[in-house]
Formats: sequence, C-alpha cells, structure tokens
Amino acid sequence: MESSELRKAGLKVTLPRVKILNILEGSSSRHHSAEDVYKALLDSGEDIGLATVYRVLTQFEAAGLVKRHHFEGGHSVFELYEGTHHDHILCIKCGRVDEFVDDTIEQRQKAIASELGYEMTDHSLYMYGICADCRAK
Amino acid sequence: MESSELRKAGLKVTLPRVKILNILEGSSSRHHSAEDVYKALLDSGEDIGLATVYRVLTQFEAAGLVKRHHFEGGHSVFELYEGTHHDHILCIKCGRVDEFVDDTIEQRQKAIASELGYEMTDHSLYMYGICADCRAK
DNA sequence: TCTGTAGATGAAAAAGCTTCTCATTATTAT
DNA sequence: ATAATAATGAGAAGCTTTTTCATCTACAGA
Ligand SMILES: [Mn+2]
Ligand SMILES: [Mn+2]
Ligand SMILES: [Zn+2]
Ligand SMILES: [Zn+2]
Repeated sequence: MESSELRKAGLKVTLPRVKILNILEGSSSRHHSAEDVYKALLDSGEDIGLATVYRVLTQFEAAGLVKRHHFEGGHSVFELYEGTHHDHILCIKCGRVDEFVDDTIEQRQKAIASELGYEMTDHSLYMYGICADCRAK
Repeated sequence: MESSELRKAGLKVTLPRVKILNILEGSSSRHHSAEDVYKALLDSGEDIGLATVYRVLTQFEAAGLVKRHHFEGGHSVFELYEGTHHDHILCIKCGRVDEFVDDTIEQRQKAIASELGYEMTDHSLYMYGICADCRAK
C-alpha cells in the first residue's frame, strides 16, 4: 500500500502523493518526465497542478523513492528507485530505453575516481545509439 | 590562425566567430558555458550578443570544432574538440573538472551496446565526487 | 576595387522546463 | 473536533536556449 511507503519516507499521505506514486508503480514504462506524470494524472481525471507534480517528484527523490536522470535534451526523467543502481542506453530514433549494470565498469569508475583523488558520490553513464528495431527500418 | 580553421569548417570568417574561437583556445579553463563565453567577450570589450554566442557555439559543434557536454544541473558546457574522446569527473564542492580515458570502460561500453542490439553513436560518462583539496577542508 | 547577394548579427521576444509565491485547503496530533 | 502545521493550485517568475526579423557583413564575381 502506498500510504505506508509515504509514511515511512516521512511524508504526509496526501492525494497528490498517492496518485503520483500509483502512476510510477503502475505504468508500463519506467522513465517518466514530470509532464508525463502530469498528463497521466489528467487522463485519470485527477486535477493536480503541474507545480505539485514537480514538488512531489523532488520530494520523492529526496526521500529516496525515485531516482532522477538527465537524459540528453536537458529535462529530467524520474523512475522508481528499486534499491539497485543501473545505467541506461537510449535509442535516438524511437526513444527506447534499456537498462544495464556492468561490474567491470563500476569497478573501473571507483578506481579512477580514487586515482584522481576524488571520493565519488555519484556517477551517470548514458549511451546513445540506434536500436535493432530501428536499424531493421 | 583561426581564420583557416573556420574556413576549413565551411564557416565565413566573421568577427564573432574569430573572437569566440580565441576565447576557447586562449583560456586557462577548458570547459565553458555560453554565459562564460559571453562574459569573456564583454570583458575584452567585444559587443557580441548572447544569441550569437549560442548560435556560434552550436555551429562549432556541428562543424566538429567543439564538443558539448551536459554536466549536472542541465545547462550546456563547451570545450574545444582536440580529436580524442575523454570522460569527466567533477567536484561537487568547488567545481573542479578532471578528465580521463579508460580503455576498459570504453570497450565494455561497446560490448554492452552490441549485446543489447544497439549501434552506438555516442556515450557520456560523468562522475561526481569531492576532490582531494576539498576533502582536506 | 566595387557590387550584389547569401549569409550573419543583435535586440528583443518567445519558448520550454522548472521553481517560487501566496492565499486557500487538507492532514494529523491532541 | 480543534489547532497547528504542512501541502496544494494557480499563476507569476526564473533560467537557459531558440527564434524572429530588420539590419549589416563577408566575399565571389565583375
Ligand atoms: Mn532506469
Ligand atoms: Mn573535457
Ligand atoms: Zn529505436
Ligand atoms: Zn573540490
């Protein structure tokens, strides 16, 4: 149930927060812009402001419920955080997104940060290309 | 001489383009926002519009003279393209930027893209952390 | 060197995403 | 149920970037 997740995160259980969490959990796609979420709310008849969507997503991020990404093009996309890091590869033709984890890359990143004197706090790896479907024309 | 670089790129040799290239080539820092470049122009007494700065940087990118990056926070930064790819690690305290290349990571990226059925066209890896200086307080 | 024209520029407006403000409303502890 | 506190919605505003359009410039050709 969503209420407990929200309470656990120290957030009051309000209708906008429940509805937004519903959308993030119940959607077939995993990566949503704020606008996506807003439109889904409108479609399901909810009258929730765009400002609230941004506020709530930012709060969810701060609470660790969602992860924010900056895919090419600038604007933010959000996805439910399931406790494990992964990276992304995007099709520049159709927008398809695939996820992956590679231990070799993860380890090299740590090593490089350390060699350069950094204590790493975060990293983001995005790859762009043309997916098999799009290449098949 | 800058004029030949511009001509080689198929761009007319105009004062704004020469001045902007000067700034990119003659600056101690390698990574500049459009605003940075604009301020540098103002400081050197040039009266060049911000719109022109954006236009020229975008043209330079299209011509392969500069590479555009999207560091965390959304806005674009530009650097002269010297013919070789590299990745970046940024200090979240002081803004310091270090560059690196790691063949292991590059190869794994290619392999992963291929495993997932993609023909890779681009990739970007940014790491964030706290640099040695900033950790030393 | 002069000239015509395609292309470049500057100023201002507009676009697109995101945040802020503030009056109103909802939640929750008591 | 009440009071205190936090959340919401609408719209304004903020920021970076792009577009528009009238004016100006570079440069190929005469
Ligand atoms: Mn993902
Ligand atoms: Mn660089
Ligand atoms: Zn595709
Ligand atoms: Zn630092």
